[in-house]
Amino acid sequence: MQTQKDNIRDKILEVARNEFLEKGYKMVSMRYIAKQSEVGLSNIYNYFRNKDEILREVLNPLMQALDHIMEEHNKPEHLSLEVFNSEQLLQEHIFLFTDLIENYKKELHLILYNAHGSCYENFREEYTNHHTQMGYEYLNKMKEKFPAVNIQISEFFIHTMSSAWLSVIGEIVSHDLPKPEMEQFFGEYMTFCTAGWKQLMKV
Amino acid sequence: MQTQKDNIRDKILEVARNEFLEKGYKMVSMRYIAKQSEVGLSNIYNYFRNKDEILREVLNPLMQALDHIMEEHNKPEHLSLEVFNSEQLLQEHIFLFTDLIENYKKELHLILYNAHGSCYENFREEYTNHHTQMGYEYLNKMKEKFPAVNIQISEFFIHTMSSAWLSVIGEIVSHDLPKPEMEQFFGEYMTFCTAGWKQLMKV
Amino acid sequence: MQTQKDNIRDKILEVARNEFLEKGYKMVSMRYIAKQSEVGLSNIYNYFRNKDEILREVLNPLMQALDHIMEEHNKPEHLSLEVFNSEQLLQEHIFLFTDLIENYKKELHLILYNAHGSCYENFREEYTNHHTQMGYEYLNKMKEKFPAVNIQISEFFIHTMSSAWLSVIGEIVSHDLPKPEMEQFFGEYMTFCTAGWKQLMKV
Amino acid sequence: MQTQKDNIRDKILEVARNEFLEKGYKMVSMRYIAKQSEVGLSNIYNYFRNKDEILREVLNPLMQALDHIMEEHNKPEHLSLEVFNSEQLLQEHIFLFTDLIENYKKELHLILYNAHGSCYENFREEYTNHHTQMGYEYLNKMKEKFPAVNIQISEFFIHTMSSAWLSVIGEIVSHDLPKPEMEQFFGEYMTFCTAGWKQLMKV
DNA sequence: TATGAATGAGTCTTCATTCAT
DNA sequence: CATGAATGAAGACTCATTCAT
Repeated sequence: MQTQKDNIRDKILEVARNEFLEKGYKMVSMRYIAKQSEVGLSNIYNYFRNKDEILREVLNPLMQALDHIMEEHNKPEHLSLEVFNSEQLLQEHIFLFTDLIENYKKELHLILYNAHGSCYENFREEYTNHHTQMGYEYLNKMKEKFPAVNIQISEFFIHTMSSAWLSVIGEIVSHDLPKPEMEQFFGEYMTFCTAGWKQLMKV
Repeated sequence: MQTQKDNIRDKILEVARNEFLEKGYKMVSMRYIAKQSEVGLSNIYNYFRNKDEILREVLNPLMQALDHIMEEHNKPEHLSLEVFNSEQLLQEHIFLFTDLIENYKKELHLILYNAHGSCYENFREEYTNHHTQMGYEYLNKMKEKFPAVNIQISEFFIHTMSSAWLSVIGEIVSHDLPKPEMEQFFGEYMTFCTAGWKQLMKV
Repeated sequence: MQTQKDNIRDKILEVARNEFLEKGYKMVSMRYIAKQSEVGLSNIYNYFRNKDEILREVLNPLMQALDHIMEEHNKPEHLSLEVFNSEQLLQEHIFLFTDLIENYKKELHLILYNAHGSCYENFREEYTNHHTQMGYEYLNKMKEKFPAVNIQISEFFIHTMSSAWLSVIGEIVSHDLPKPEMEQFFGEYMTFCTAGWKQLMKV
Repeated sequence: MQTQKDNIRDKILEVARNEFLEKGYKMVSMRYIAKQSEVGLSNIYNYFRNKDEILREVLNPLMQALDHIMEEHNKPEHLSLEVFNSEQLLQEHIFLFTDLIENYKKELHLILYNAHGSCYENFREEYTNHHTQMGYEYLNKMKEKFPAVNIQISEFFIHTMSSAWLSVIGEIVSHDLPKPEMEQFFGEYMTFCTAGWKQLMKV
């Protein structure tokens, strides 16, 4: 017998992941997950409290990776900017997310587009807020170090940039953009944004 | 007591609009709309063919406004660029959308965030594609007029900018941004994007 | 204005007849009849007590024609058989029904196949019973006149022949059999049945 | 208290069978079946995909029996007619159907009279066509073997005989005819039809 | 007469979750 | 651990009929 004890849990998760991704959280019923994973419907509840928990488990690796990125960004050494360069923030960001996208394409698509009805249905908004706050703090740090810099930028603009960034991620995973195109795109994106930020910050 | 025809129709529409906005198309049941608008459930079907039609009716003014914007953009005089200026496209765009947002805040929020399960569930994607195509054509027109311009820009980048633009709209209506803040923001946004495009197009 | 007062009633009836025929009594809603006949839904109830009454009205001519046939059959002169001939009963029957079919093709189809849910849903059964009784009486009359005739025929057989006769009618109207084919068929049918009856009655 | 699986399934089927028979497929609601079989409405859907499937299950044995009869008829040995006798076809037919009726009285009634709205609503027509085709082929085989035989018989006549045959079946099951009466009847029926066919085929 | 609005019970079906074994 | 059975509320939508004007 190939499938043993804990494999059941994994099978459920795998099926759920694929089905959630394809059809969206709301459109996949527990019945269907049970059938696809060849597990008794009610048995699922021995492994997961409820449907939502399955999604949480499915998205757990992604969430941890996102937390990891956050931590990286908040490390003090990243804040000591020896040379002022708005490019740096972007560069880092992009670098961190390139891997993320590579590893969690499916999960990202799921959480960005198909989590309606779950506990992650507001993920986009929440993450954008988080991201905005980080950007805001970064700007302030910058101002401290380089007082000449203009940071008379509305919080909403930063918020919007954060939101747009999620859109970018979303589009990449949506279109399953191959790595070369992705890198070309990120080049363009960086050129675009760096010029934009420099202009805004009047550097 | 028989209420005048249009009162009830409007009441249903208003209730639906608010409820759809708040909870999303899928999560609002006909039963609930009926209860909320104090109309017999089956009576709703004397006014609307089905749930989807209510949404369509709610979003009809917005859709027409969007069509109007499209037409404006496709008018030939908009394509004859006397002075090369990537700012122009943006300026126009923003100008057209400022009104749109002012008039259709709720509807925009509804179609962008809460139309899952309805005939508009792919609106974001469809509109983005439309927008992308328009941007692409614009670039080619530019190249014809000003051969020095660089248009070696991936289609995906344009697509992403279109998507990001919808995110911007979404954030504005989401946060119910007051007009002054909106105008400040658009100033920043234009500064940012203009610098970005100029850099990319190597002008 | 072409359509006046009583034409409304007729229009409703015409629409109902066609729709009932095409889709069956149950599948045609009052709403639809109203829409098709360009009459307000509730106005229909000024002309007809209910849906069933519309059907009754539609089928009224047919029912009267059937009654007429009955009467013809019960006239005493038809019972005085100068020459014994089982062909005679059939001949008459067929003759009477040929016209009926010609005039009430649609109505016959309706009452035989599409009256489910109406007051005529048991028409087939009821008419068969009637027909059976007539056949039975005829046989007895025969026996009185020609004691040599065998009438040791189960009532059920007569019943079945009556039922089969309705099937025949049903098939003819179902297939909209043109008159020449109909006459050929009736020829075959008579040959077949006459031989059958003669054999059974041991004449 | 948990009843054994099959008990409930069977109970639902039995209730459905009886109710369908009595009131017709369309007029029996799932709610009613649930109430009658003392099963939660939604629980029914743990046993059957939908209403139609219940009917299919109910009629499954009958359908298989009918298929079986078809196969019997198509066996080559049945086509080699050693002695010409139109009686043979009938005899066989009747023999096969006697059992069928005995075993599937209720189901036959259901499919013939009360399947409106289900996947079997055209059964009568479909079976008649099938039957007609079989009859037609039989006649041709006859002609090959016995060229003297007249087969200038309209297809419609055969069709009608097939239809009438279903009527006969219908009447038998409708009246719940006891076996002795049934056998007497079939005797009469055979006498009648044999004489008829012989006359028609000019033998 | 004519109408649009209203009614209320009805249709089949789906869902996530829990129960009893 | 595992299961099939059970639950109860909810989903959109339809219907013949009646009401008020």
